[in-house]
Amino acid sequence: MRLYRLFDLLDRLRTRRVPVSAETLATEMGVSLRTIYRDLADLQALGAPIRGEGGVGYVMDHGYFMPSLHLTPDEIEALAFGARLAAARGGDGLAAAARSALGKLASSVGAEDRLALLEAPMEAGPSAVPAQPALDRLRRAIRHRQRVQIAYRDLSGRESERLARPLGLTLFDTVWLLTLWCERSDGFRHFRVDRILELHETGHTFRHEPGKRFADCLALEKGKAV
Amino acid sequence: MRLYRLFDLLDRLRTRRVPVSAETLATEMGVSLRTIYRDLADLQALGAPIRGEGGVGYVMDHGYFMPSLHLTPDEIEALAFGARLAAARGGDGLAAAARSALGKLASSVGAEDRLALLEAPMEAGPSAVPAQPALDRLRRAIRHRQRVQIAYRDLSGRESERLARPLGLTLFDTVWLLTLWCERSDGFRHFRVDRILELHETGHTFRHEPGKRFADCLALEKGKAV
DNA sequence: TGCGGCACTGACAGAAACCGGCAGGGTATT
DNA sequence: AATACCCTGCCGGTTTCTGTCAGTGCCGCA
Repeated sequence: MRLYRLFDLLDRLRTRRVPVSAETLATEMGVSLRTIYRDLADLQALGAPIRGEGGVGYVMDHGYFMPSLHLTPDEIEALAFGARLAAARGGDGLAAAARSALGKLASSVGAEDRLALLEAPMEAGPSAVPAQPALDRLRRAIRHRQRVQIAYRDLSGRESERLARPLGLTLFDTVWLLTLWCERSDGFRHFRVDRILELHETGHTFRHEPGKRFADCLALEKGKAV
Repeated sequence: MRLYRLFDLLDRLRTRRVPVSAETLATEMGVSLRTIYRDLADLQALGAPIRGEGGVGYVMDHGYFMPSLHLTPDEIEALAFGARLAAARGGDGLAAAARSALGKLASSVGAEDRLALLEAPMEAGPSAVPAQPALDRLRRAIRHRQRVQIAYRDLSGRESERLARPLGLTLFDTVWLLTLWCERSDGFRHFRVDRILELHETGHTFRHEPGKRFADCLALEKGKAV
C-alpha cells in the first residue's frame, strides 16, 4: 500500500542529513523514479519540509513534521542491541550513559515496547579488547574541543609526542582508533587508543574548520576505499 | 487522496482526549462509516496506538508523541554510537532499523541534541566479520518464537542437524553466537552463526517457559563465570 | 432461550488512484 | 550549441479504494 511507502519515505528522509537523490531512493525502495517524484510532491503538499536541492537530492528540514509513528520492533531491537554494544565496548562512562539512555527510552514508550527494549534477544558478549580508561577522557576532550597533548608509542616501538585536535573515535573489531588533526603536520592522523602513553588536555579550545573535521576525514577515507 | 484523509484522521484523534465514535468521524469527514473503520485499521497497522474503547469510540494513546526526551550529551553519544555499531555489525535489516531509529530519535529531541545525535564523533569502523545474511532471519524467528531446523558444521567439521527453539544472539568481537534451547538434549546450546549451513523455519510456534529462556541462559553463564 | 440493537467485518463491483514509461521542458555545465 | 541532469505532463493498464449490503459476534434484556 502506498501509505506504507510514504511513511517509509519520511523515515528515510528523517534519517539522512545529506541530500539523497531521488534515484537512490527509487532503487532503495524498489519503485520507479517517477513514483518517488510523485510521493515527494504529495508529502510536500501535506506540509513536510522537504527541499529539493537543485540537482543534488532531497533533504528534510529538521523542523519536525509528523511525529514519527512508534518505533518498530526492528528499531527497538536495534536500539537495545546498540546500547548494549556501546556499553560493552565503550568505557565506563559510555556504559553508564548507554544504560541510563535505555532506561529513559524505556520509560517513555508503551509497556510492550518497554519489555522489548529491556529484553531484546541480542547481547553483546564480553570482548577481548581490554577496557580503555582513556576513552572517556578522549570523548570529553572531543566534545569540548580541547586540544590535547599525547605521548604515543607506535607499532615499531618508537615514542613520539604531539599536540593535536582530537576529532573522533572509531571502533574496529578489537581496536579503538583516535582521529586527530595534527597541527604540526597539518593533516589527519590516526592513533590506536591502547598505544597512547599519556594524555593531557591543554585547556586550549579549538574551532572546527571545514576540511579539518571528523566528517571530512571520514569522507576522505570513503573516497580512498572506492 | 486517501493520504490526506489519513493524516486528517490522525490529527483529529490526536487533538481529542475523549473517545470519538467512528460514526462521528464519518459524518465529520464526509465519508462512509466503512471507510473510517478501514482507515483506522490501516493506521493501527502502521503502529499508531489507537484503541477502540468498547462501544464508546476511539482514542489515541498519548504515548503517540514520542515524548520529548531529555538526554544528556553522554547518553546521546551512547545511543548514536550504539546505533552505528548495530548498523555496522548486524545484518542489513538491523542496519536499516538502526538508521531509521536514529532518525526518529532525532526528530523527538531538540535541535542541538539532534545535531549531536547525527554527528556524534564515534564511529563503527568496518569489521573483519563477514556479513551474516542469516542474522535477519534468525532475529525474525526469535521474535516470532518460531522453532527452527538448522544444519550445522562444528569446529571439527562434523555436520549435524537439529530442531530447536532460537532464543538469542550474542556478538563477540568477531563472531555471532546463536543460543538455542535444544529439545532433543533438553538444554541450551550455542552455535556460531557463520557455521550454520542451512536454516529452516518450521512454522511451529513455541512458548517461552521458565528455565528455558534466553535470560535464564545468560544468568547461567554469569553464574559459571563467577 | 430468544430477540434486538450495536459495533464491526467480508464480499463485491464500479469508480478512482496509482504506477511505470516516455516524451518533453528547464537549467547548469562543457 | 550540445550535453547531461532533474524534473513534470500525459497516457494506458493495473491496482486499490469506497460505498453498499449482508452478515457476525457480543452485549443486555425479557
